[in-house]
Amino acid sequence: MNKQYEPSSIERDIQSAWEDEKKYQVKADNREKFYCLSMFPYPSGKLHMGHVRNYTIGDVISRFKRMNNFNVFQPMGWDAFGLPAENAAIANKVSPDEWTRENIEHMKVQLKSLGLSYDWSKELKTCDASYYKWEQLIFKKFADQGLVYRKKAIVNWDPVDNTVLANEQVIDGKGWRSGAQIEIKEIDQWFLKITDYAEELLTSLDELDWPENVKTMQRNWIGKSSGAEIKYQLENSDNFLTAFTTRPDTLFGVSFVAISPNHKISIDLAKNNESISDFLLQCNETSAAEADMAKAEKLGFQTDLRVIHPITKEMIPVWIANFVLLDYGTGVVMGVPAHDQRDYEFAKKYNIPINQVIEVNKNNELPILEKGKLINSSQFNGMSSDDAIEKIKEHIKEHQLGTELIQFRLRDWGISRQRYWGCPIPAVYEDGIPRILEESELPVELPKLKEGSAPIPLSKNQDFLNLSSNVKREADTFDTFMDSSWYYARFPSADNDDEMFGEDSNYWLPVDLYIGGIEHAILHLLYSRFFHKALRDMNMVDSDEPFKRLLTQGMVLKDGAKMSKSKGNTVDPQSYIDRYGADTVRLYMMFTAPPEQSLEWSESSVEGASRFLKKVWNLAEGRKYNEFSDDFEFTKEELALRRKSHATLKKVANDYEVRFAFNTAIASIMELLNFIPEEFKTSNATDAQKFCLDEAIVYILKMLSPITPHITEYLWSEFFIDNSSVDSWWPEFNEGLLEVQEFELVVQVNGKVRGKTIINKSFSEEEIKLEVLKIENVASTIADNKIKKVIYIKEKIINFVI
RNA sequence: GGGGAUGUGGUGGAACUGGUAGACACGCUUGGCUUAGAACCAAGUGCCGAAAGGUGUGGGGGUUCGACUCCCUCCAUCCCUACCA
Repeated sequence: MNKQYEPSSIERDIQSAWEDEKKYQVKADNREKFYCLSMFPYPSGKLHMGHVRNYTIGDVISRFKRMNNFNVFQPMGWDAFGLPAENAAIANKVSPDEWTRENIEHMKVQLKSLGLSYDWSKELKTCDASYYKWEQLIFKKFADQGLVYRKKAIVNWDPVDNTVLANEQVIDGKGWRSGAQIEIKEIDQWFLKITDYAEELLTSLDELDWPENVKTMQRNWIGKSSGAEIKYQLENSDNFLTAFTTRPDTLFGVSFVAISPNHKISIDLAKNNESISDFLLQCNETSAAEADMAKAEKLGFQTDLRVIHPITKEMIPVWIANFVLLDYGTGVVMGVPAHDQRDYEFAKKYNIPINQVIEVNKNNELPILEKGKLINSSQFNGMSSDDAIEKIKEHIKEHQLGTELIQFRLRDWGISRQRYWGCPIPAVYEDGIPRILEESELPVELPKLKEGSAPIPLSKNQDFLNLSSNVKREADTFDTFMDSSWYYARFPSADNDDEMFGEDSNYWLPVDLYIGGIEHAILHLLYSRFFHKALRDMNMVDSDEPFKRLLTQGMVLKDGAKMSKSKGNTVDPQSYIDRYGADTVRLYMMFTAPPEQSLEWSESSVEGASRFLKKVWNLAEGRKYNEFSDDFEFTKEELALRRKSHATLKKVANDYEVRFAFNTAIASIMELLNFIPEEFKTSNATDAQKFCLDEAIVYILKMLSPITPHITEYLWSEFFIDNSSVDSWWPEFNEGLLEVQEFELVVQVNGKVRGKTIINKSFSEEEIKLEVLKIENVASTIADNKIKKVIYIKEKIINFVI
């Protein structure tokens, strides 16, 4: 053994060499391009294990692609606006700007120490005006396309702090700082018409090379459903309440109609009725988050209003119910207790009649949610649900009682946030009338804060707000999802101040592989897809989808729980990088679980990764490549090693490229290393043995280099005298070497393994059968029993059924 | 409440298309080396059993010659739920 493996100095030297030669700065060329993007981080201050995992995955794939002669672009930047900066500012009296920029500097050093092959010349920060000025322009362009409008929307209101709270700032219905019972409040906000793209967002999912579960989540989120809008005339009035239903076949079972507490009618009724206004206040004592609303007790209040059933003309009571959402459809639902779980529970609680109108064969316990045969439905009796849906739709259309309708669950995107640390919404109010600013009036820069002062919302910043006596600026900032909805397109042009998307964006888009946490499966990815399609329709990008392929990684857990500061179970990656080196941390991250799965952090496994790299070091360090040609007469043992080397190469390439299964790739490289016979490593080894060992070492270094680029580069440069880089090419395996004359056959009796044997490939099925019946254990198990059936699966298994 | 996942030894995980369950590691046990330890090396290691053998992939049921894999059902955990990012 010559030298000791000392990762820190090796990694430092190699990283600075990369930096000096600008190795990962790329330009368009005539190779095939590969844009590999990992979700950019929120600069929280320190890198956490989730980042390390995410970015190592992206880097491994980028490096593998580069070795396979792709022109690879892998950028990195900062999702720099957001709530934590404001919280930190309040807690520590630092400006969000200062805090964020310091965090970025620190995290950048950490990322660099991991040896990630980023093109830092295209770094971007969403909090820079050079970035968000384009975002303001996109907003203006969206407005020109008719994709922007204003409407009221509900927010969490903290009546003590007099501020709007994010959902995560509401804990058990109370404001996290004030502890006050929060209220739902409606305020005017800007919206983007993502629903204009609902149909395309749904259908084009089919062509994406994305994980099926993510596509399913998006499909369900968009939630296309066909049904009917049915009009219920209010008693003694010309007005109607309109309710959407996917089950017009249950129309005869309607026994109440429920409206949202925020519905105009509810609010009007409350004006002259104290118990209704009390009830509405009660309904508003909940967080605006869907999960909280769904968990809240179902509350109802029966009004004096009644509506007329469109067919039976019976009078139906109108209730106000807290489970009816205003932003959802029409804010009115028709209650069919016999055939809807929630309506059933509501009717039971308030003694509302439950009228069964659907019958099924097996079970007639209410509520019956599935389709069946109609009963108690006058002329529609006896029809199947599916027929009745069509007939009832026809009937209501004919009698102008409603319309057939395709409805989406997807709602328009409210983008107004009542916060300081975000991109100012480029609008003004002239005598109270909103106007989106023209391109020539942009950008609207976020006003700087005095050092050491807590952030004040723009709504209280009079210098910023008041342009003249009758012209005020918009005080809200954009949802930070706006910032991350188009950054992937900006990256290639990040250093271009004259164009939003220059030629570089054209060349690199779309993203070939996007890697990030599964928690972004819906919102971020859907918003980005919407942006991309809207940009495409303005000829600003020329593809239909932003991310061709998607890899969603699972979370890093400790003690079975998500690492979080509040649980006190965080593990700081930096201390491990310092102690073991980046290569070990990267190797551990890739070895210990497949990317999609959540990963349980374990200290001792890091030791294992480190141990393996030491073995690789001890194998290759100090050795020089022998310039042999391969015209040896190989022994069986030598051939076996060669076969193992080539088989491993084949498997690893497939694991990297197709399966993203880095853990099994590493496992097979470990197997190869373990497979090398000891005598091949000694000085007495024959030339043929040296040749086989050299081949194995070349492959091991090559295969490991995407994961552990530093140690492999160092060993490679010692192994070869020719100054080439370990990552300059990917080897090709020899298919011919993989062919074997024999295979191992598993012999089963009644599905239980009773023996294994080596069979020559030239044997026929009949010969194999005779051969395996000679195996003692097989013969004794079958004994005198009659063989009823023989199942032979080629070169795998033979099963005797007795 | 709704949507999406996951569940395999003491631990992380493997088994890719219904065909040998537990690859590869960690840990542990025994032995070697060592004044001792660390490191390293060798052997062993799902469970029950002395062995033969039996049994085993969250629980229960089903399909099949054969099920971690497909179907039904139940349980547990995690992610998202439109203002955390």
